[in-house]
Amino acid sequence: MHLRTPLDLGLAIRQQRRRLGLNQTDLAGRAGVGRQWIVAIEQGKARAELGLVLRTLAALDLSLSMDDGVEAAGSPGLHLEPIDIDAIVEAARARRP
Amino acid sequence: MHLRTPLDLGLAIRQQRRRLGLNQTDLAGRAGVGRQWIVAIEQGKARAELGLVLRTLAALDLSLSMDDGVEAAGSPGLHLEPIDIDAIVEAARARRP
DNA sequence: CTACATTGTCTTCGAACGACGACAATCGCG
DNA sequence: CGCGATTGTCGTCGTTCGAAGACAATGTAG
Repeated sequence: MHLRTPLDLGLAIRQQRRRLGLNQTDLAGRAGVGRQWIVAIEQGKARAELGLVLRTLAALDLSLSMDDGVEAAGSPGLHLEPIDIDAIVEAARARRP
Repeated sequence: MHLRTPLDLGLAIRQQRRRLGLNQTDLAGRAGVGRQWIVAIEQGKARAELGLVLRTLAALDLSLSMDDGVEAAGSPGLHLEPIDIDAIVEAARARRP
């Protein structure tokens, strides 16, 4: 998932939080921040403190990586990973009752 | 490049800045921040403002992406995200000659 | 080595932070 | 639908922010 804006980040945080079945208070406890901070960051708060952002990501088992924009723009096909359709179909079947 | 701490980020910013042949004043101008802010972020300032961080990365043609840490740990496949099978199959068909 | 360029550090000041408590609004389940 | 759970918003307060200017310390090229 590509991050361009604070709102991108906030939405990603919310998505992962819900995926993990946590509420905002749970996550706040894990990250060592106040609940209102979680509310604010999920809404795209641009002036949030970087260190707290990184801590919150760690609390959600998310990791950030950085890519040189030139590389990403320069190789249209070589960065696609082979797709294992069978494994994906199997996983999807396992998810459906 | 994996980012865990504000210092990781700051060192990455400095590295890219030097790679692009910019000094701190140049980068500050591009990112719309003061030079001292660049000094501080490069040294790993944890309380820096997220929005300014993202702007600085954009000024350096760097992009951030986020990965689910569980996937990154190399689990075999049962942690795949909820998936739109039809979209994946379509994309795979488009890839096959 | 010297001179210039670059980076690092300090001060000031109005704005905003994050934590905490509390109430309002919305959501989701039975 | 009702009700409890969750999210959103507001106010307060001590702390820190970032911009701007300026000087110190370090780096680099000739």
